[in-house]
Amino acid sequence: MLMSYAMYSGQHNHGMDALSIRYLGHQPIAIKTLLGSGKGQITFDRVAIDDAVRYAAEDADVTLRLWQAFKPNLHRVQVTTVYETLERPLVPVLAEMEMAGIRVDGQVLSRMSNAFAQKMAGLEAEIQEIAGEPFNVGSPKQLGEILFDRMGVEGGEKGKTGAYATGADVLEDIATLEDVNPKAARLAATVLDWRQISKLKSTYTDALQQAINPETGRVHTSYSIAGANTGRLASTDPNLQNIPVRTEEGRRIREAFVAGPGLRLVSLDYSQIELRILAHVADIPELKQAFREGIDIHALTASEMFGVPLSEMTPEVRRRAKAINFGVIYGISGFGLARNLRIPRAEAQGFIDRYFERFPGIKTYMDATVAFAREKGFVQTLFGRKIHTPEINAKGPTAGFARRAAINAPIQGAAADIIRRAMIRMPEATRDLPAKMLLQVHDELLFEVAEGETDRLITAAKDTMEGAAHPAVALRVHLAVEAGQGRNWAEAH
DNA sequence: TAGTTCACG
DNA sequence: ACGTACGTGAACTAC
Repeated sequence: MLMSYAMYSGQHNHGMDALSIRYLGHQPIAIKTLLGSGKGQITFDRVAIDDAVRYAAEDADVTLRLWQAFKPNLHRVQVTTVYETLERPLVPVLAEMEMAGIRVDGQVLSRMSNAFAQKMAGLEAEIQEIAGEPFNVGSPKQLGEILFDRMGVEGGEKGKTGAYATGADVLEDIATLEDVNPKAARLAATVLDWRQISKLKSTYTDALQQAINPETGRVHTSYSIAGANTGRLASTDPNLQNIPVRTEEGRRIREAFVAGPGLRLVSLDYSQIELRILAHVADIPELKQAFREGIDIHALTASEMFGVPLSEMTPEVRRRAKAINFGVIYGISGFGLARNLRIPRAEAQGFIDRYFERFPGIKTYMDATVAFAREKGFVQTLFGRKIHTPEINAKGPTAGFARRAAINAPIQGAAADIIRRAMIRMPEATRDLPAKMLLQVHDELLFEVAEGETDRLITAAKDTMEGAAHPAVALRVHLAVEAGQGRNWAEAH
């Protein structure tokens, strides 16, 4: 059995300790007393066996006693079915995935780290040259002072700490000022390049090398089954749910995630699952029809909103509609859409108004969801998962956050429920296949399978994913799953 | 340890 | 008038 980093460092049961104190009136043995802390800290495999036994036995005992304490509550708040169908059976599935791990080629990562280091050194020299003085490029505070105080860029906004904001959106704006402030524009553009490489190196190519288990040659993440409020999983130590994919340079990191000898990686991901869920729960005829007919959903939205025939759709109009579709899922606001599309707020609000005019059922659904949350203090997914909304009746800016979260939760949560159902059925659905499920990335499952069995795996896993809502929920929209395969994750995607 | 930034869906 | 896209985790700086 593999020992996770969380176990080594004793970070896995702080939540349980608090529950034990609160509900059982019992302070469990603190892991710190066994491992020590600071320089002399040891790992769990070095703990004296008697101490380890006492600790582990108490851990199991507290778990049982907490279960006994909580079981009546499950029934009282009507989440027994959710617990028994979406939570408990997922635990062994996640355990298998964590133990399986995924093979990562450390040499590939090492070569990339070296290349990144060279590139960063060059960019750093360029940055110091433009700035006219040496400074820590990784310090947003120092960068802000140089751009806004020394180089005279206007419109700097300071955050809570009094430092100028220098996030990517700010730097991108400055980078367009070639005519007004060419030096600052070049500096901002170069820092953006440096930041991207720096991120890839520190968070991925460097950190992942450290995460390779020397015994397995594989990286073993930990999944939190209760990590996210909406029912999504969370992945930690390392997080394998945020491996780069959006940029070409970032995507190459996925080339280091490889299949074992004689094996292939297969990736299956739900296509537009959240918009499909929205089409179902809000019961929008046009959206349901578009999914039924396999029409490009963003193009359809654009066509409906802007009156452009599908045959005359342009990429720019489609891009706007896509941002609106995403915005709707997130509990759209004029401000947020304006910022995302970089258009005036009034214009963004106009888009939203037109969207709701064209799809009145969406507005009705959103209002009903918020009203439900206000009255009950929670919202629910199609599968009965409850997401609590304690701030929904708050005043001030908090109200806006709570409102948007309440709108998003049933949609994001239902998608999470569906992929959980697929994962729970997957061992049975693939029992005759030499395949292992390795990773879940919210709407994607990644498998490792014997060469020559990829087609059979894709058929079985795809069917399982596409049928995962049934029979609990009769979705009025079909679910579509796209599949890919390759020697590494970049190829498989 | 808080704040900032940025990687993903 | 205010301040906002939803959900996460990790690295880094600066206090």
